[in-house]
Amino acid sequence: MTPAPAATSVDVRRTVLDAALAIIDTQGPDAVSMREVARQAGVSHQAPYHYFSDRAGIFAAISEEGFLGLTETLQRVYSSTTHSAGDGLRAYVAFAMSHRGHFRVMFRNDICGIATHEPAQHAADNAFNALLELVGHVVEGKPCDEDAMVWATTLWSMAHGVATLVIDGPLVPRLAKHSGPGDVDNYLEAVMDHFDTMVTRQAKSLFTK
Amino acid sequence: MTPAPAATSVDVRRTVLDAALAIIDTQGPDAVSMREVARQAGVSHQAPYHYFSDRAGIFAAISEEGFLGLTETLQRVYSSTTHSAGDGLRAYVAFAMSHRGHFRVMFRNDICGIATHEPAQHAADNAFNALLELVGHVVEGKPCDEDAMVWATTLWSMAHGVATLVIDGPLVPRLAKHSGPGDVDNYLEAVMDHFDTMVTRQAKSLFTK
DNA sequence: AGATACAACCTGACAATGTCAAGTTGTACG
DNA sequence: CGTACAACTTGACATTGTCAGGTTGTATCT
Repeated sequence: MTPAPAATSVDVRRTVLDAALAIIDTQGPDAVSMREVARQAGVSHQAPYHYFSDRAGIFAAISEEGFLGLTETLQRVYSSTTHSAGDGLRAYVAFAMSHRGHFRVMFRNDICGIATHEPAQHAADNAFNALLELVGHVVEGKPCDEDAMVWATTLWSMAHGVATLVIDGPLVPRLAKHSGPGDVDNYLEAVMDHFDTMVTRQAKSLFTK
Repeated sequence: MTPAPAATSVDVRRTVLDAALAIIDTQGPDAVSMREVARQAGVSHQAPYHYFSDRAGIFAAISEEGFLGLTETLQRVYSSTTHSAGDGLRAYVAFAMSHRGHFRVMFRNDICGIATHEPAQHAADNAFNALLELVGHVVEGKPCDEDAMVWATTLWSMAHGVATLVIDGPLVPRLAKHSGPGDVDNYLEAVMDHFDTMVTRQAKSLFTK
């Protein structure tokens, strides 16, 4: 009988990850240092190497977590009774904003070396498949595979564009300048509505064509 | 008479910038090191500090260059005799792909500290104004300021989404898996066409509403 | 012509970082 | 009781960003 196999072991891994995420949240991925996360986790500067091959390994693990969460988010959208393309967009952006630490890393191939980390790669593939599935639910008329890919890329680009501009780009500061700071949410909602209308119209026209 | 005021001085600055851009192109911004760019420029490890306040200063200068180029690109679109929203999208993405070094830095507030570097900030403002101008040319019906902002954000998000997914994201590898590697360009063109159709339709409906 | 000033560098030093190498401790099992 | 291995630790090294302090060369003022 294994008496709780070293409860600390998993904790250290989790703590390291959380420390990294906290730093990414506030200062961006570049500010993450192996030694700082170890320090915040209360372990020696080499302990993280037991769980992650190197710095990129931490980012890869975060990336994997992120894609798992994103997949779940997308699945929740098309599993709900009512859903539209706009719901997908909103869910994507909401995910990015509430998991900005993960989101900042997920699409940064340069730092997380996702190509060399199979679990992360697999999680990313699943997320994309969830997106394709969502497209099938949202776009009426059952587009062929080629069209589905184009649709998926289109929706993905829209959502990703808004998300990245909001998270790291100059969009929010600019909006705050043009209007009151509290209006940003309303404004984003207007943009999403705009997207929603466009996509819905386009999807319908394709169906009745 | 000033006998060509130290022709090397401007060269060092330019060489440092180019070295940084080359590294960003191939390895991403994180791989840029003050000492490495100095080495590639053939100067001491402190020489770059004469032209840039610090590492972020180099990125800020690159960001400024990028926004200047982007502004010019957008202006060229609405200055041409025929132009559509799709032309704007294509130009944006083409700019990102042909200046990926600049593009990778321009929207990374975390590393280039654009807020503290007025020239870069100003260049970014100009780029956004060029975008607003382009929206006015593309969207018929002269939308009011609020609508113009929503339109600008929409178009910007679309273009930015495609660009970032192509430059750093998993889009190109994924496409290469699904189809032949040479088809990527055609595929991107299909996505852009899709965007173009959607935007045009939406703009028309708004006009005749 | 000589002193002054300043731009455009360079050399040296420091703390902090990523990572390799080599311990150390505890628990598990034969 | 010994062996094995997971979960760490301590030590060392090259590399990094950046501060401090030279060292040139040219320009300008007196």
